[in-house]
Amino acid sequence: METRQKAPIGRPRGFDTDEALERAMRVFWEQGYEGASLTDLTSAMGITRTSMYAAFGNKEDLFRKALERYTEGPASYGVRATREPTARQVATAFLGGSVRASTQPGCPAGCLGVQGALAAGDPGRNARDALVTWRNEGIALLHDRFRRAVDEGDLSSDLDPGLLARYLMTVANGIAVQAAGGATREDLQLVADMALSGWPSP
Amino acid sequence: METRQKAPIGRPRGFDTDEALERAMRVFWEQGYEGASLTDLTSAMGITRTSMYAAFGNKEDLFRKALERYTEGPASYGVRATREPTARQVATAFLGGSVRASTQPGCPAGCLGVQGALAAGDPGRNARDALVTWRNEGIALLHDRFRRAVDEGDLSSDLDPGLLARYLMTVANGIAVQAAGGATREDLQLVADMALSGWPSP
DNA sequence: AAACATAAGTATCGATCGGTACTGAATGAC
DNA sequence: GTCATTCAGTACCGATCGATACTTATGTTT
Repeated sequence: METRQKAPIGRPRGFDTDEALERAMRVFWEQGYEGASLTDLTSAMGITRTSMYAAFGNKEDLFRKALERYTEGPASYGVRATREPTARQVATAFLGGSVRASTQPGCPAGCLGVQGALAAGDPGRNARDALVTWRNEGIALLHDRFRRAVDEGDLSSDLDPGLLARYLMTVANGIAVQAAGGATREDLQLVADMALSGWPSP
Repeated sequence: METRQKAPIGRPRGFDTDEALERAMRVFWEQGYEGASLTDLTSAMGITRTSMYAAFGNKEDLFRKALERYTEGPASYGVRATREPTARQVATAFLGGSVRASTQPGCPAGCLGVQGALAAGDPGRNARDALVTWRNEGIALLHDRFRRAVDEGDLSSDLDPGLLARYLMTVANGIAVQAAGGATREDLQLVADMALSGWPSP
């Protein structure tokens, strides 16, 4: 049985979905889920409401897809950090990546995973919960990595890998809040360095 | 000339403004500025829209007054911490207070000064800016205190009091984000302890 | 008592919210 | 060509947004 690969029937889409999603992501990043209206979103995406609903579902689905794109784009420093050879290098890369992503020129200040929907009314509850899950997944990723570090003898077995993971995420979240308030990359890198000065030595 | 002290002319107010403001503060704290509708607010306050506008101005004014009340209430640990005798004790009290305030049973999780309006659309810009200012004032308070600690020889003059202040605020902000996501008081106190382990000794 | 001042309640304002029929345009299958 | 299928645009939906006239109620002052 051959599966037809290309040339779907019907009128072809007149815009680039990736490009549109990228722009939607930035609007959510800058204004938050509740602060971003469909008018804001679609005008930034360069498409009509109808096209948005056809291509992405609804506002909530669009937000989820924007968050996925954010994870694989601006927030990709997270998984990348876990590939560093030692726990200390993981921590350093994670906080450094967080500082850079939160203060990237040309992008909104802060972190979509924090300011996208930290507190919300009823209509934004699902978006808020999605971000809670997102942040917890980040902690889980670091937790797994530090458990491995303990197994490998890279971290003392006295240490709690879960605490180390939560500590890093907490500092990264704080960095995002400060960045959203206008703190500079230099300021925040110094903060990150200081946060790492408490890291357990070898 | 005698100034009449009591019994203002006209029909007396039928509700307690402090009580109403307290309830409004909690709604903003839980749902954020944009997520809190006037219906949410006034029904929690137990008054009508008209009474709210007469007593507080408008939604933005109400938010500012709720923030003031928050500063003097749940967030009063801030100024209290600066009265501790040593810089280390200030830092310990500040982070400990932040953990307790962000995980206070019977209150919304997190911090109004963070989740009240971290990112917003046009209508919430002023609220967002008010919180940026609020957080910066917190940093300034700590900054002044640590400058004094340097003067008093309590902190080495090699250290940057501004950095120490921003570091503490950053960690406190991260704690607030984590609390908003459901992290427990115990978890966050351990995080705070770890953040303090990097504090410059004597 | 009458006159006056303020609060509370009702009913609503125009604007905007997220979401959707409905209509015409553009393509592939036949 | 003709038909089927999908996309794009207009115009609009009911609901809700923050905010306000306007009326009624409840006090003090005289």
